Order: sequence, then structure tokens, then C-alpha cells
Amino acid sequence: MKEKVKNILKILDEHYPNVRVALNYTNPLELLIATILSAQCTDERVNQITPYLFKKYPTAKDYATADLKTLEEDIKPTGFYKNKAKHIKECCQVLVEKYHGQVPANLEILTKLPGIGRKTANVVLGNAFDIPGIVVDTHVRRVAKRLGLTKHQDALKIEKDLMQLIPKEKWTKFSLQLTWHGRRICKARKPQCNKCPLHKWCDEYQKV
DNA sequence: CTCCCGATAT
DNA sequence: ATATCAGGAG
Repeated sequence: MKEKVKNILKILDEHYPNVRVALNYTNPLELLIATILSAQCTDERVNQITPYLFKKYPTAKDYATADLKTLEEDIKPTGFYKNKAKHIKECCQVLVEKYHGQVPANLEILTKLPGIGRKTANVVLGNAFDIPGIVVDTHVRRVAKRLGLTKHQDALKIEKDLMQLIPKEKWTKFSLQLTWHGRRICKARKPQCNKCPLHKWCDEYQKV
């Protein structure tokens, strides 16, 4: 397994050397909001509305004091807009009341905020604060499972498995690489195994 | 486990 | 028609 992980990491680095979050942002708050909006929605769609959104709501206080219906309309194209608007407003209210309107760089604090789970928290920590974290989104879950890096379905168990296998300083980049690979090659519906540089090390590919 | 939301691929 | 898309709350 150790050799397998080493090879997978090497191949990922060769093929995806400069991965970056596909969501556009210029500060931790913007990344936090964009990540909440990205739930069950493509990043392109999120990027389409965020230029307008970030201009209209530059600080946490702007979301905290926003009219809920107006905020719903502003984020509508990203889907789940009622839940997301409610989460964003409540989350920013806590940020204003308890954290001076700043995004805390701490996993335990972040995951207690309304609308913020481990996935969103780790995206913000890893990319806005350079604090290593394994991000288990739908792509990471699928690809890690297919590769045979975990047997679990539960996101937290997958996160723990990957934390054991991957060196800490690579957690954030590895998550981004797996997500990117999952989007482009190892797709949910029609995985492009013939184009996949990892298929030698893939459990699922060996089965077929 | 279900619900929230709607666009797009298959 | 149905599954899926950078999930989280109740």
C-alpha cells in the first residue's frame, strides 16, 4: 500500500502540478461564501454570480444584515438557495458577533458555524490559510474508493484513512488533485479509464 | 435517512 | 426518466 500511495502521489504531481481551487476568491470570507454556494452546483455557476455578489456584500456584516429574500434572489442560480441564504446569513451573524467579522482559521470553530461542515471548513483552511486538511467531497470520495485507498463510504472515515496514508504537508494539494482528476477523468458516470494515468494502481480498473 | 434546488448529461 | 453536480441540517 505504501508503494502504491507513493506512485499515485507521483503521478498526480506529474499530471496536476499546479492545481488550484476553481472557485474565484480574493480573501477567506469570499472563499467561505463561494464554497457554501458550491454545494451540489458546478464551480462555473458559482463563479458566474460571485463577482456581483462579492461587490454587493464585501464584509461579513453585509451578509449578516442583508434582507433574506434579497440574498436568496442574489444566489438563486446556485440552487438550494433558501438553505444557502439562511446559512450564509446566520454564519456571518456569528462571525460578526463573536469573531470581529473575520473568518477563524480553526477547524473546530469553523465546523460549529451554521452551514459549515468539515468539507467547507477544510477547503477554507487549506486554501485561504495554508492549514493542511483532507477535503472529502463527492469526487474525493469516489476516486479514493475506486483507487482502493479506502473501503469506507462515510466522509469522516475516508478523511481519517487518507490522513493516515498521505503526508500531512500534501493533504490540501492531494485533495485538489483528486477532485480535479474526478472531474476530468474519473467521472461519476463515464470514467475515462483509457485516459487515466492512474489505472495501473486502480482497484476498480483491475476488476473490469 | 430526507429535504433543500435547478441545470445538464446520459 | 434518472443520476449527478466542490454539502449540510434536522
